[in-house]
Amino acid sequence: MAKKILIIEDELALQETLSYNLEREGYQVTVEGNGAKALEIAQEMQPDLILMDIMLPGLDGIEITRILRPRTNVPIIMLTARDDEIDRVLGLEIGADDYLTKPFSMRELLARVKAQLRRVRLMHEELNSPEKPTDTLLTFGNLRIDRIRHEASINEEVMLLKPQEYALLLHLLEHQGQVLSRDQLLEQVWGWDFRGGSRTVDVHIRWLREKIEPDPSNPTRIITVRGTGYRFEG
Amino acid sequence: MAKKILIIEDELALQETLSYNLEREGYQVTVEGNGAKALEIAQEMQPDLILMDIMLPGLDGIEITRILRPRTNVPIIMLTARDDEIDRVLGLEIGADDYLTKPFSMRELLARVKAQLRRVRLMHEELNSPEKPTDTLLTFGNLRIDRIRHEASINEEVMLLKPQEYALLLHLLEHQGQVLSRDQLLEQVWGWDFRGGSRTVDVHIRWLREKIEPDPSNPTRIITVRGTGYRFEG
DNA sequence: ATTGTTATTGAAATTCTTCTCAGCCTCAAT
DNA sequence: ATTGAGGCTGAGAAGAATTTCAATAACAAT
Repeated sequence: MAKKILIIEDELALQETLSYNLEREGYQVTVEGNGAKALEIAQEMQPDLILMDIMLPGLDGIEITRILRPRTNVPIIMLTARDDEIDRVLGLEIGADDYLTKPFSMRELLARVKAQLRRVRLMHEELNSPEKPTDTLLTFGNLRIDRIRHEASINEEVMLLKPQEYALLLHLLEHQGQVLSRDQLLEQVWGWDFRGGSRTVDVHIRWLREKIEPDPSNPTRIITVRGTGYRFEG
Repeated sequence: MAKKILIIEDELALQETLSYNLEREGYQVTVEGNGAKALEIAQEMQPDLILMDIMLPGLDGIEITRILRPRTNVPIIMLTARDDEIDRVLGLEIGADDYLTKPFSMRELLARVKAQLRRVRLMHEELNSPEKPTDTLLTFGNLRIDRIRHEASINEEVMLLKPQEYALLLHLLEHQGQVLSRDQLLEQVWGWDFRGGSRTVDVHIRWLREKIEPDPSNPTRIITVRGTGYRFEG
């Protein structure tokens, strides 16, 4: 499920850059420029992470954090315009989890966001399930896919898959037994913003069949479900 | 068991920030603002790490370190208000293990704390288990890297690696078989605060290939995984 | 300050991937 | 057997990602 991020930032240009880049990474983004309103929204939407400018109209970032922190421990990343603002932030004990001084690179921002979300996830896992067998290896018959190596093999023989083929095969394997429509596949493998036609799926299916089916024209693993889509048989 | 950390800091606001964040990470924290008292406490509680401001009432951080160091080798991280204080610290050659200049981010501080604790743990392990060849020596085929000597060799022939090349190769070896994205590499090898673009990775990969691949243009060890990143094959 | 080394960047060249199209094929309903 | 909808196929154009190169910047040592 997509993580929700609340951006509290009044500068329009930055709003756009941030939301554009975060959405591109698959986050569900909400933006608010006014401090007081943002506080309301934060309480209501229960974001997984907050990205907040310190300087804000209405209610500044420090105030917001102070109010929010006792009620939730959502990670908060502060954006500051100048180094000396950090002094102020650090000096006052507010519970922000990380800081970025403008200008910062998107890469850096995304890395920090990811790090915070990971931190929370790890804490959760520690609390809830001490052990979690990493399903890095998916095996179906003589077919195997290794997510860490990013590699698929058939009879221990590695297949040379193109990136999109790999993505598609992985998705099929993960949803083994389910019929998936072309539209579903386009959305889930290609991405919501893919603008192409659905014949594209056919073509990629065919390429996969050529690689994993003994007789690609009479498929036994990637089954066509007429009028509906495709299904992978384990 | 939770690691014990002693914070020696007189500024109230910073006391709170530090203890809040360290406790949240699971450390057991003690705070003291007065230098003389802190010295007593330090001897008594046997902390696993000391975080200390240089400027202190009673007895300053430098004095405390001087007194403490001969009796224990607990890691000491110094907090300094200005860069030029660091000069002074370094000039005096007192036995602190790391330094942070205010303002610093909590993230950075936590990272340094963890690093120091890890360092101590590793030293212990080294002392207690005399042989642990795999840790210091990584070998993959005719390629070998010696962490202690900070040196890589191919067919027993020492390679001349630039610092960043060494760091990258080491990281690849340590994660042999895993696909690592450019962003991961930037974050893990260059550091989370690197602001450059990811072309940098490509170029360093190429340099490495020139040094460890028989035919750098047809790599067999540092494999490109298109659309994803690179993978080192052992 | 000067010099030499190493790191980063941008851009062009290259290589590899994906998409599209148009015709053909198959299926299943008449 | 016919027909129309949906599915398959092959090839090439368009598009991306990676490699390579060269220039410049940052850094360290003298």
